[in-house]
Amino acid sequence: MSSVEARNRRRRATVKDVALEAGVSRGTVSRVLNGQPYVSEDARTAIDAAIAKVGFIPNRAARSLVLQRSQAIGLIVHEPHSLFVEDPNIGSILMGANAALSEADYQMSTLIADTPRDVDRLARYLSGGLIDGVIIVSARVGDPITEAVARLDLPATFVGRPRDIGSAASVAIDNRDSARRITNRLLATGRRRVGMIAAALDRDSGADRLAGFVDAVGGRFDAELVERVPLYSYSDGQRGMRTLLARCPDVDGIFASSDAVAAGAMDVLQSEGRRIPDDVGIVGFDDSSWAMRCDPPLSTVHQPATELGRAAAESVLRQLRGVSDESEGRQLECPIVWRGSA
Amino acid sequence: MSSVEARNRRRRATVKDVALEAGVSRGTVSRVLNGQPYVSEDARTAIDAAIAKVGFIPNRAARSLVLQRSQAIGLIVHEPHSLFVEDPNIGSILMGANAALSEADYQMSTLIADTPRDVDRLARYLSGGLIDGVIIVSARVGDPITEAVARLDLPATFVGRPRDIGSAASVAIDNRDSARRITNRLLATGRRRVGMIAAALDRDSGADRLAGFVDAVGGRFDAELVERVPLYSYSDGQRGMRTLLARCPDVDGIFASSDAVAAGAMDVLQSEGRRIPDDVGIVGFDDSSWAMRCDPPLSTVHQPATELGRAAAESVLRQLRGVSDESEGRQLECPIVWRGSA
DNA sequence: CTCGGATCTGTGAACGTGCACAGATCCGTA
DNA sequence: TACGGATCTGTGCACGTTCACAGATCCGAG
Repeated sequence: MSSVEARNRRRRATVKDVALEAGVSRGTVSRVLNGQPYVSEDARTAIDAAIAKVGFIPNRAARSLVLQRSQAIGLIVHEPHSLFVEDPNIGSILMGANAALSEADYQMSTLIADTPRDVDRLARYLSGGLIDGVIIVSARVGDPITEAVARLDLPATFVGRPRDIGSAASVAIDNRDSARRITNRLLATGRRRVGMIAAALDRDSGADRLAGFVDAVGGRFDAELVERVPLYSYSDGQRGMRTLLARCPDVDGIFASSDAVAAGAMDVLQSEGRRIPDDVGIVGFDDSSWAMRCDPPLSTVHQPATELGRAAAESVLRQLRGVSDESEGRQLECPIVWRGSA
Repeated sequence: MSSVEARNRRRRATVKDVALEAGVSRGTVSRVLNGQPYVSEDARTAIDAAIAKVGFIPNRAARSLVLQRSQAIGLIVHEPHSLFVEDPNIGSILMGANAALSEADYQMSTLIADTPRDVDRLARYLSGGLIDGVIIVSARVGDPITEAVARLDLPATFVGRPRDIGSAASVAIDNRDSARRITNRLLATGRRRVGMIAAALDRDSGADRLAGFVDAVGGRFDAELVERVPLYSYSDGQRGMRTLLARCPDVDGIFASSDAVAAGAMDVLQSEGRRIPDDVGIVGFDDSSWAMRCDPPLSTVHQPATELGRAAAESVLRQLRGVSDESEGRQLECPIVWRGSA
């Protein structure tokens, strides 16, 4: 009958079908599937042929159920809408993590948490046993996702290091030290009045970059030279620069919290007639696509985003294998890229 | 023994545990879990309490196995590295799709296919029964992922419409019509020598945008005024503009294949001393963050990226419910955003 | 020829859930 | 009281895989 036919057509081949086709038992098929020893050459070739013939593909749900693991790890991006779209690093982090996981034959599954509803569903999903571990990008302090992951004891590694994650594994850059180093470099060009456009102070990265700046200027610190803006954005860079320039017309050096901020600041400086780097030197942070687009090209701190993703993935894989969890968190070097803007 | 204790501590609560705790059977627990009728008020409250007490969370692998569905849909991004990082629309597509799926209580899982190895693993993953349907972003002609999805008969919807997908569902914009409309608008400002920097002609979107341009200029078409470049990028915009300007110094209007291309072209034009829009009018495509960043801000075609994601998600959900698959593909409107650059 | 180990194979149980079915209880009506 | 229907509950099987175990065969050494 046609309904039976339809059902047969739909029905996916199982190990049983392969066994029947090859004239052996399920156990033997399972052994060749998992590359185990103790299977005769005859059986092996018969089974390989049968697999090809019936078009067998293992059912991952059944496999996960019995093995209690899924060979998939989640990459959780917990960002409000706008940031996910604009963050210059996130794409590279994804690619780096994907590359490392791919080499270990793990499937990476990127999970987005945008609304509170997403967070709930995601927490349930993670508890469902379809994910062996997670990489968490840009968690915030007090983040409900962070709590959910802690409750289940999933292997997890954070990219970036919010202050409340305790001894969890993390891979991060040292924002403070990097900010200090590039500010020192800017100071070394002989500037006397170096200011900062400090963005995103509600995030650890933003606060740390400001702290590094303060470290570097040391005794010469002048609060007037720091302008605070909410976001790592081009337009906040413009706004910040206008205010700072009005307050301190004698400024001759700028450390911007991000490349986008620097680009905005540069445009304002140039339309006010300041020459870069002659009148004002400016440096940024990220080494994103903005940096090369500036004229002159921007000197900046290179964020090893691809490597961050890769290192985070490797950390999760180590935890999965039960090797040391290297609790205290790893920090990656951020080379300074010196171009023409300072 | 401590090992037993450890095992107990790890072991996740199951329906059986809940049933034991509540003093009922597995069947009754299952009924309340799935909101079925015919369960007494007493049993219901006892079970709710038991679920909370033992911290029960359903195992999704077991559920998928018996139900033959997973309540998860995959969003496949098949892009070489650089494009994923730079594509201005992809983030918005993700967010739009995620929002729609979230409302239907589906988990979205973004899957990246970068290397050929990724493609293989992804195809196996998709066959594994852990994914009920897929949204495919930026597939290419002859794409192996496209073939893999066709082989399994997973519900699938494409964002964008490669020519070889036959009657599969898709959600796309009309690149040709949009290009025609914005070119007409540019022509209507009184330009006599309107050229195009045509990027990515190996992609459908690139080829269609050129076709729309040709449609619009009609009889006035002059092949010299079209410069072809490989990528939708800022630097290809610069390169293309330099070549075009050298060949046709009298050009007074430019349609660039993308905003990034337009931005590159604008910088070259301005450093050659051409005033925008007085000497040369320029328009782009995408309405990405580049557009507002230009000075003057760029007139461009708005891509409804969020809506594309949402519509694709809804299409997959409809297929899952068995409703009409609306085979021929849907097209979304692209409003023209007129700013100062033309 | 017998024994023991290595090699190969099949069978049953388990993973955690949903569903069909059968059985039990309750209540209103004839 | 007896009956039929509605309501509620428990049990066994199925989903597709892996694994432990037991049984079968082979081969070389004593």
